Amino acid sequence: MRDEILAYKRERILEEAVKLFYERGFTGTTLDDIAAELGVTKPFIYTHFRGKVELLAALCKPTIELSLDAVASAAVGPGTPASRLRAAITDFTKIVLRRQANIAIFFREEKNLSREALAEINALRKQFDQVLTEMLAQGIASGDFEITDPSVAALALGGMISWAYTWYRPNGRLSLEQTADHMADLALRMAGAFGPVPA
Amino acid sequence: MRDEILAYKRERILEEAVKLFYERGFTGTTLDDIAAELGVTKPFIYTHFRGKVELLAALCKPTIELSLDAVASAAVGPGTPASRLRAAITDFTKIVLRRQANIAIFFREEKNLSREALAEINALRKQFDQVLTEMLAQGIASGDFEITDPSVAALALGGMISWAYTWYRPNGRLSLEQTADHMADLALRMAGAFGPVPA
DNA sequence: GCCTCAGGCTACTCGCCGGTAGTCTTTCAA
DNA sequence: TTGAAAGACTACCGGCGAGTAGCCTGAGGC
Repeated sequence: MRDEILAYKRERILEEAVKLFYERGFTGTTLDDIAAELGVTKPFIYTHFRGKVELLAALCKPTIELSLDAVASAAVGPGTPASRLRAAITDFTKIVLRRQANIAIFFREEKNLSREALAEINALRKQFDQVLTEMLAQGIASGDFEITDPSVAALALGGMISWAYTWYRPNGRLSLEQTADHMADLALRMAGAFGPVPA
Repeated sequence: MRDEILAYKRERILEEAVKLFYERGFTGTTLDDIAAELGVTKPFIYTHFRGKVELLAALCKPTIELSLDAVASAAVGPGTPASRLRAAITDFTKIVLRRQANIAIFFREEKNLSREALAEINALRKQFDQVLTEMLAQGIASGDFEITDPSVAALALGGMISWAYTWYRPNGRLSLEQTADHMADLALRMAGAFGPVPA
């Protein structure tokens, strides 16, 4: 019970921090701002986090982990290379869109992370690219995909999706699911998953 | 002559600012740092720029303008929709890679721009997306492309390329030109420029 | 009723950095 | 040779915000 309340307080702090960092930027937000939004004072935050920079890491890392998990699960899932890629892309897109603010904060505020936290996260990102590259390579080997350079294609795919944090609007023309489907269609086409390209 | 020297000084300041903002972030760089790197002092910078924020805008805006110009020129150029798209993508990719630092700074430090500068730049970005969307729409109309939603495809394309600022390394495996060609190949495939997709 | 302690707050410090006022030097024209 | 102005520097200010020391309060056990 006590631990649950502690965890809840942590969550609320992070929630408000995400909102403000997203709107005003990391350096544009003071700990007093976050505290005020929560109806508490700054020292309250210090009982749950070591400092502002730790807050930032606590926002970023789980979201990157989630992204990696999504593609890693899809990679070992059932189905054809094409259906696995579709699953990976839709799942990843949904995470990017649901965690839009966290993703945006990470890419904007990378330079404000501690050396260690950044190293950890970059290791995850590297894995992410490797898993995606490997998925594409398998599809090439099985003849399902046609791609010249799977590493570059993985980076292009990753970028196409990640970038959605800059333009997606929760109440815009397309729903989250529609957007994810579109992305998967584009991704499969990019992978040449619809048969060989005519000369 | 006097004006040339003035312009040169401005350029040097911007050059050093780009380097430091890229490496350490906008708030992680002080004007004293920039001045020290140039072998001058802070007031020197103030004789050429109104302040730190103006420096930032002066770094970002021309690069975005260049990007817009590249696709806008390609859009009205000669050739088929496919060859025009290829030209647009390769030219845009080259700008992103050559101006990697400026692009990175813009996307990271958006929140530090003045309201006015940001509005101007965002107007350019909107135009960029419109031009790209229109190029795709023309290709659809002429039967050269096959795309469900040209707006989304334009955003996906723009993202795929822009993202390269996060991973491209000037002395990496692929040269700038090779990377641009890869991107164009992927883009054309995404646009369905190689004939209809089999059922 | 008193003691304890957890949890939060008040009230500070301190360093940093953007921006500026005013001075010094160098150059050039008359 | 001097006056003036451009151009850069020295030396400063002032605010801001991360982080902290120490106090206060209220709840629960005895």
